[in-house]
Amino acid sequence: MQIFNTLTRKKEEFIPQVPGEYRIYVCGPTVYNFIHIGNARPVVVFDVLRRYLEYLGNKVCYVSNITDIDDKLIRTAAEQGVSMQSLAQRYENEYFTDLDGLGAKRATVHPRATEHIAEILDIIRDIVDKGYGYVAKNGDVYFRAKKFKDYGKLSHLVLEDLESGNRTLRSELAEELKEDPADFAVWKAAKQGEPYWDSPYGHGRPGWHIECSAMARKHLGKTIDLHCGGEDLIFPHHENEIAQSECANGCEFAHYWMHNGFLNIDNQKMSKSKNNFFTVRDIASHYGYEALRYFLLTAHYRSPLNYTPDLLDACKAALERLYTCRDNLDFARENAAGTSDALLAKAQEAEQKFRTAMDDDLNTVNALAALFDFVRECNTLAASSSPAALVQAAAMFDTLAGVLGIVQHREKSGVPADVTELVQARTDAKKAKDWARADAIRDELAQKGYAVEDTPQGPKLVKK
RNA sequence: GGUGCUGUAGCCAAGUGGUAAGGCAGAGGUCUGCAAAACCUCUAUGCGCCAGUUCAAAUCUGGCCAGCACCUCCA
Repeated sequence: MQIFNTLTRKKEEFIPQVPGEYRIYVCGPTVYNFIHIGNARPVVVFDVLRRYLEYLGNKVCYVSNITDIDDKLIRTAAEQGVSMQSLAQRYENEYFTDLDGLGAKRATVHPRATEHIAEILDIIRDIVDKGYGYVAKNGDVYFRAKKFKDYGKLSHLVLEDLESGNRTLRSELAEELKEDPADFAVWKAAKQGEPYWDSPYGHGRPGWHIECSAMARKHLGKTIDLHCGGEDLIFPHHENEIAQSECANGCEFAHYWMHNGFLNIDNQKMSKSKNNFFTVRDIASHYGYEALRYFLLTAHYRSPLNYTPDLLDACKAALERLYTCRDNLDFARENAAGTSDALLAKAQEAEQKFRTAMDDDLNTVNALAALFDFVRECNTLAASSSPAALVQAAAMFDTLAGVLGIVQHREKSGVPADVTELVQARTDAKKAKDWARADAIRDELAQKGYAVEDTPQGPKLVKK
């Protein structure tokens, strides 16, 4: 498949170092609050990428970190009067609840920064030993950005331009601690009341960027295949990761970089100050997790995506069409006696179109179009199809929907005996043309949560 | 100031040179005791605006208009 590589700004064939094995690192959340729907975008998009690679028969080692030591965590914990550890643990749990709800597979490893202090100090030592890092007089350790000649290769920014064009860089960061304004912290000396660890530089804690460099190296090796995250992380976070890792390891950090576009509200970036902030939990309680997941797949992952409540309603309706189709396939297999195998060819066509779409830089929009084309064919041909064709069509449906991680919540529970009896009673009433009684039974079934639809093959129950 | 992105039907959104996918909403029809679901038909002579290149442009070039993002810890 081809993916758009931020490094080269071109679509490239996605080739792993070891054939059939992909090593992927995705920047995860800082666990100081519930995640918002913008955070959900990389979670879902890169989960789909992983599922697709696995569908193609590859092994994927997928690492997504948990940032559980950070300025925001320290500040929020202080405000709430709880320990940073308990705050982080709480919101890590909430994060996994949302992750599961969104249907994102658990990563191969979800490493926590605080459990990798030794690895972080190892990589800092490598950086300092090679002359790329230095200890400031207060015990901070900084990285010499300008010493790394490739600095800016990912964001395509030039340090000199940054400095001349950006006033804040000069005024606010002209601290005497740094040799140069462009330098960034890899280790921060402990301040009063903050969590800290022992280090060769005194008590302190890791900087933000260094944890990803350290955890990627530990769990995926010195050179990884793909590094992913939101587009806002390109600079400075990912640029700094590259600088740290490539200087410490002496080899390329990641061959490919993928970045998802923003999810906006009213065409504006979400932010707490603008009061246009939605958590995943909020949206899920109104529309369900699956509608949110579907929504995130309705635009190409690199495009901005604008959230409005109406769109989630439309997504629920679209999902409903998919569920109905899938039920139709089962119903036809159980009740119809067709002989046609025409659906088999349609299933092949659908898979072909689906793969063409996904191969082209994860075009989930066209992949969905392929699925909906297949839905129409299934609905049209179900009643005349052979049981074998219906089984295979259902399997193809499940495979394609499974790659996208949707239509995963079909009710498998059996129908209670009293409901079956009511359906039979209604059929009898209809035979006797007792429409009033038939409608009364239909109302009764509705109260029990079942809709009954009459088809040429007999009554069909739909659980609501 | 630097670096990028976006503008396609009522709404969302694919489509990077060959004559506008798909979903939602809407209209008509078929089926049905009535419904529901499904299916069929319809809904952009036009893709922000103006020029240009070409046999051919939503797609390439130039200009303009509008909106958005990043530029030191925000996915």
